[in-house]
Amino acid sequence: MGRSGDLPRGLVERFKARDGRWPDDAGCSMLHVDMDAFYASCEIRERPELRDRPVVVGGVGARGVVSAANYIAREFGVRSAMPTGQARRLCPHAVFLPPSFELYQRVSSGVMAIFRDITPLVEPLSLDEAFLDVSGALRRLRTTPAEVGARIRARVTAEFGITCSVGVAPTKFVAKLASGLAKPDGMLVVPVGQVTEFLHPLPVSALWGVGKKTAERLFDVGLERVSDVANAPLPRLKRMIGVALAEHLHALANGHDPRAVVAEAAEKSVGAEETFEVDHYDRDLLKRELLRLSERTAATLRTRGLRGRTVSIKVRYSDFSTITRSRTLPVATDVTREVYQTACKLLDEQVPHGAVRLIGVRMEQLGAGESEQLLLDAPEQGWRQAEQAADKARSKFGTAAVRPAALLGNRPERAGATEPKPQREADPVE
DNA sequence: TCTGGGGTCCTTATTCGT
DNA sequence: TCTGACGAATAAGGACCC
Repeated sequence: MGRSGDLPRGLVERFKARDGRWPDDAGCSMLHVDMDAFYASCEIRERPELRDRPVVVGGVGARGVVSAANYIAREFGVRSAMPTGQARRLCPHAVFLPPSFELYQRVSSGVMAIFRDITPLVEPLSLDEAFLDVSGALRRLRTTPAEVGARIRARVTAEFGITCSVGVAPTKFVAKLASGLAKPDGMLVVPVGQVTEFLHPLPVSALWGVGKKTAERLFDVGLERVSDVANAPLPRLKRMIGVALAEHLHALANGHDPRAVVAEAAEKSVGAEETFEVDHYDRDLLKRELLRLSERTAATLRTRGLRGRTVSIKVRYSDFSTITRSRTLPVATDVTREVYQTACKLLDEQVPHGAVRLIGVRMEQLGAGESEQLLLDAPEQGWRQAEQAADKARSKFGTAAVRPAALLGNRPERAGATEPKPQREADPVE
């Protein structure tokens, strides 16, 4: 979602079906499938009475932002990433819902299963979109890419009652742009011979990797369209925006994108963060939040059979300035206690006092857990086993079933009020 | 208008071992 | 023993994506 709105609509007609016939799709084995207003569509599927109303999904608190809005809400100017308060002003009669990720996860798994029915070469990018390499499937099913796209769209709607859009093209980047331009509930086919024709009129912001900042820099030197970037001398581009980005954009702008579909990408980091309803100065309170976030992060590592070596914390102050501090451990871990203690040290030793609006914990340098260092981290084995038992209890009886003692009671930031300080900062996991 | 939460990747600086 | 060059690892920040 998001950036396709900037793109010239008139361009798309020639890549749609005309009189039931699609443009030439020979060699277009890359499909990008993108659910339309996914979170909102999932909510409406559960509550059909919302179908004709504007629906906005996102944080409903004072500092929430919009995650998804259905097309009725978009007519009022509501967009994703917009502060919820602003969305309320634009569309006061909309239904505002907090996200229910378990629901989206469930629908997403079902939709991805449809894709995998067609080809094993499926690369999910998020809950609501994926690339499919259908070159093998074409031979097996004796069909064409456009036909596969149409079949997927029909199945998703029939089985899940939501719509999706599909881009069919020779490369990932072009397929993704095409699905964006096909929205909502449409499909575009960009023939091999017409990639340049398709790309060049688009604004530079359409290029993958060009956000607000880079678009401004390109604009400042007169590069406004993809064709401008394609024709710009590469050395000049490198000086302006750096070697890697310049090479990447120059290639994309000229229709080159050799990236293959990667069905199983290893995760690089796992983390959790939280924005408070009101800013907090109190270090004890920040530490209790670090414990909660460490617990979430380590539990994620344990469920996925991973361990991380680098603990990183993030602190955002009231003026939105953000710092990160990290420490690499001698041995990778998935133990809450170790993550939490390292996070606290980083907070104590390296984070200046101030009004904090967000705090986060992340684990990096991930690797598979198990076996390798049973001897090295023997003292931690007991903690790990205890935490694994707690994980089990939680999955059986709910997240509230087992919590560190320090987390019992109200969540201060949810209450939005000052709460009594703990008598003393004892190590809360002990 | 006032900015979420989950991530990835890139750049730059610093440190450390050889 | 001192010094410099170099590469790898680490750390921090920023831009970007959905």
